[in-house]
Formats: sequence, C-alpha cells, structure tokens
Amino acid sequence: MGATKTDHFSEEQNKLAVMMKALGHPARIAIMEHLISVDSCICGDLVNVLPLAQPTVSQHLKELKNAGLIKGNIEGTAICYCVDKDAIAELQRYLANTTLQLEHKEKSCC
Amino acid sequence: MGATKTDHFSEEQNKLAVMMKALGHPARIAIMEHLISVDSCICGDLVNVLPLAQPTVSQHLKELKNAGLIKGNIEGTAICYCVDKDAIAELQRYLANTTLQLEHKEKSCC
DNA sequence: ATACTATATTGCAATATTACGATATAATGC
DNA sequence: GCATTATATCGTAATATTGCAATATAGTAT
Repeated sequence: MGATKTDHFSEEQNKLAVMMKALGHPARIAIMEHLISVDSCICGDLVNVLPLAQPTVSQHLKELKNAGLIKGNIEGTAICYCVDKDAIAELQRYLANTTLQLEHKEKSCC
Repeated sequence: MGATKTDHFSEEQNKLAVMMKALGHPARIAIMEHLISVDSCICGDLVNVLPLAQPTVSQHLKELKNAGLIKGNIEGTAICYCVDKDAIAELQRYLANTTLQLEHKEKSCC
C-alpha cells in the first residue's frame, strides 16, 4: 500500500500527472516563472531568488527535469537550465481542449 | 523539516501549485476526464470506472474538491460531482499566458 | 423499523516528498 | 598543485500521500 497504481492508468494520464505533479509545488512554480522571465536561461541566481537552501533548489530542478518540463546543459562554467517549450505547449493544449469540452456542455447541476 | 514552505511564496503561486498538485495523480486525471466526458454530472459510477476501492476514490474526490477543481452537491439520492469550469479556465489562462511568453523569447540555449 | 444502497470517515501500514547539513564533484583562476 | 565557486549527491528527520479494510452516515424502499 502507499504506492501509486501507475500501471492501472493510461500512458497519457500518467504523463500528464507527472507534469502536473512537478508543478504542484510553489517553489517549482516559482522556478518555472523565473526561468521564463529571465531571457537568458543561465540561472545560477535561482538560489538567491528562492527562499530555499541550495540542495533543495537543486532537488526541485531535478524533479522538473525528470518530469520533462525543463532542460539542463553544462555550459562551461555555469549550468544552463531552461524551460522545455514543447512540454509546456503540450500541457497548454490539453487544458485548452478540456476548456473547449467544458464549453460544449449543456448544464452543470452544481 | 519536511513541510512545504508555503508562506514564502506568493498567494498565486500557492494556489496554482495546489491545483496542479491535485491533478498530479493519474487517478485524479482520470476522474476529471470522466466527469467531463459524462454530460450529466451525477457520478456514482466512478468507483466502477476506476481501478481503486471506494474509499480511495472518495478520498481523491475530496482532494479535487479541496483544490477547488470540482464541486459537489448532495442531490437527493445520489451525490453530484462536477468540474468547476472557472478553476479549469484559470489554469488554462495561466498556461496560455506562459506559452505566449515563451514564444516571445529569442533563443533557448538548451 | 429494517434492509439496502451509496458515499464518507477513521485508522493504519507502505511509500513518497520536502528540506537541509554535510560532503562530493567539476570547472576556473592563481 | 591549492583555493574558489557553482552545482549535485548523500543521508536523514519531519511530514505528506496513497490505498484500503472496517466502520459510520444518510438516503430510499419495503
């Protein structure tokens, strides 16, 4: 008990859930927002921007990377992290489609 | 240690994270999809549709409700759950805006 | 009132997440 | 080489999530 029953759901449902889960923490929302706002994607300043210790930030970055939401490269001296546009676009499409489906619905009883 | 540092982030970041987190589980994605696909929003069939026991489904529904993603009413004999369109629309707007911002970015180094 | 049906709550075990100090790694500059 | 700087990993404590059996609650039907 306790482990998510991943294999009982569709590939797409799991992939979406992984991405959503990665965004399901305010620090990771903040990281994404910062990565987007800074035009250059070198981001050694993340630790200064966030109210979290360096190992914690590093861990959050890793999770975002595992979820496919950001990409990271070693760029000589600094590390370069940046948003994966395709992943965000995929999420966006899913929600746009969901919104569309909802608009076509007649009546909500709630 | 171990508790999320909610108070160090903005209200908006936290609210978004709560919604994303609620969608960060395949069962809850499946629940949302089912609620959307079924036009009537009475959903006593959720337990039959999902590969989870009744208490587990009930708990997931509670979490979606706490996150503001669904609404629930007692409707005479059955319980009526349905998607909160406004919440989905909010999420969708956020992601649409994010996508827009990304499109305006010059170059990614990754 | 009793039985039946549907949903919620409780309690608990297994697992996962969050956070960070300490430490490791890797590149740069001297 | 050694110090400095930046990021990652390890280890671990605190907390949260997941899942379900057992039980409670609330409505309908007889």
